Amino acid sequence: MHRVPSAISYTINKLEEDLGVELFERSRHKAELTAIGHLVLEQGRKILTAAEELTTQARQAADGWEVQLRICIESILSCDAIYDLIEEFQKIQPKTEIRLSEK
Amino acid sequence: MHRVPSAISYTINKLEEDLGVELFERSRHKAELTAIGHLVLEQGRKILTAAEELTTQARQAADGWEVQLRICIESILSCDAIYDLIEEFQKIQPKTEIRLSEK
DNA sequence: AACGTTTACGTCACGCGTAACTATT
DNA sequence: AATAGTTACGCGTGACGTAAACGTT
Repeated sequence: MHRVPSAISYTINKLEEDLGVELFERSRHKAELTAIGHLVLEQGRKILTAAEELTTQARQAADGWEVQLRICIESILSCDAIYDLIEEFQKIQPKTEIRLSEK
Repeated sequence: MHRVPSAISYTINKLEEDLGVELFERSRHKAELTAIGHLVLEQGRKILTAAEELTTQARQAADGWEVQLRICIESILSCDAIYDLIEEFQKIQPKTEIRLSEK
């Protein structure tokens, strides 16, 4: 997955052209991200992460497991049993996200 | 942007293969989305929307406008002037999202 | 027969790497 | 001289459309 400089240059130029937006400040020697460049980078990373999470979620679900497990308990009292259960569950299915909320 | 059936078939197959997940139930004549297929479709749409929003945000920002404008006002009293201002602002820059919060 | 989908195949564009070049420190 | 970036160029592959085949209703 290592990309050679010219490939990066090409990709950046194309992206800038497609967007019609300057992503890098090239007045100096070392090119630096513009303000918009930072915006695109940050948000772009979030989008990529979301995409990656989606693929892992899809694959997990294909294995027959739910993606999330939302547990809502009424009382704060005697949660110990539940914590134990969660612990046990995580051992056999560590990939499933558990969201625990009280009240 | 219209894609021919075979192109769609190709794309779907590749996606399923890359994910290692069945997205369509093909036992019947008309192919139908599996449960995971629905998940991928819904989440995928969200991701695409986010990507599109990012490009419009980038282009807007390039035009010299902030993407969001967050206004926080102290008192609930006499907000009318602000509402008028917002109304005026929206006329000249309808693309900028305004988030108004009180207290 | 009509519809929905897949398979086979040829084509073209796009993204990449190699290599050479330019400019800044 | 070394570093950072771009430009020129050729190549491979991957996504597409055309066309044909297949299976279901």
